[in-house]
Amino acid sequence: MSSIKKRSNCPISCSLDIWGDKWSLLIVRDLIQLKQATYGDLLKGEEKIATNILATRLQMLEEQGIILKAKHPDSKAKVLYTLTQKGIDLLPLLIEIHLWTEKYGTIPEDKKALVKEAKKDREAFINRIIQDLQESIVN
Amino acid sequence: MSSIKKRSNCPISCSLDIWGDKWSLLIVRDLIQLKQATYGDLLKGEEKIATNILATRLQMLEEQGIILKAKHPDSKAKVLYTLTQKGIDLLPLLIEIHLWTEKYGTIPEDKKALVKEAKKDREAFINRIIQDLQESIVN
DNA sequence: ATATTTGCTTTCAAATTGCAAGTGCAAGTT
DNA sequence: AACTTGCACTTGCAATTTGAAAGCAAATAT
Repeated sequence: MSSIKKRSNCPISCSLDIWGDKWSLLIVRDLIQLKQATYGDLLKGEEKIATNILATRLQMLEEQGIILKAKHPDSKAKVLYTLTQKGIDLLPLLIEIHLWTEKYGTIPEDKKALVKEAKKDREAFINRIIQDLQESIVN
Repeated sequence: MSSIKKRSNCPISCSLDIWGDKWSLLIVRDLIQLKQATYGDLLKGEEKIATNILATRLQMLEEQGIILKAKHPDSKAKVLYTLTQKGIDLLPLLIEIHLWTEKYGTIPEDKKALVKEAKKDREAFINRIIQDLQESIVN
């Protein structure tokens, strides 16, 4: 339906065409933290995304193969959103964002430990979290 | 003037509040490549940014301490835009974007060598480019 | 059977974008 | 001195996107 139009072939530009907005990466962030979430879970995020925006973002992220819709094991009324490998692989990007913010902005107290760990051994940190997420994918 | 309103204290959210749009990171990309550019240079980018958007983005990026306006040595009519250290430090982010695109999208022929180099020794690659940019800062 | 929850869709005002057309200034040309 | 050119924006305006709220059908809970 709303397939994306590329402005150029530049990798940055193409990536921004996909998730270059104020919300998409926040959804990815939430799915990294929660591993899986319902529509309602994602609405509860602290940035208070509007329901229509969430709906269109979820559509486009699924279209782009970044997230996956699955049936909730407990209830037919619920939908579970999870990351694909393509979505999981956005983690290094999110970590770089944290490192940049740590240098030039402020990191909330409860995330300082994580950032410290990521700085200490970036590779190990990324691998650990990715491993963790991949396990929950294989359901 | 147009100071940014934070949606939350999350580092991702705060970062997106600053450069979470389709254009800001493209300007940073161009300044990394060109080291310094005039308004006209930036307009010539292949994505064809509109002049009003360029003007407001430059304002905001300067406001956020990511770029710097300097006088052109040749002409008083010209302005040179350069990155600050804060702007230069967005480079690792841009590299991660390239790596993600390499895995899931397509990299234009002329950039494949750079991506390969970045993959081979990320740290060295980043340091080399940053060093290079820092030299042009000290004017 | 009725009420509530869930995952959206619709509506609509407000903000942002994109395009075309200026504007003001400095340097060079005639 | 007037005239053109190039540069860095600014303005105006239509089109798109966003955000807040309300609506809705299907699935559960009571």
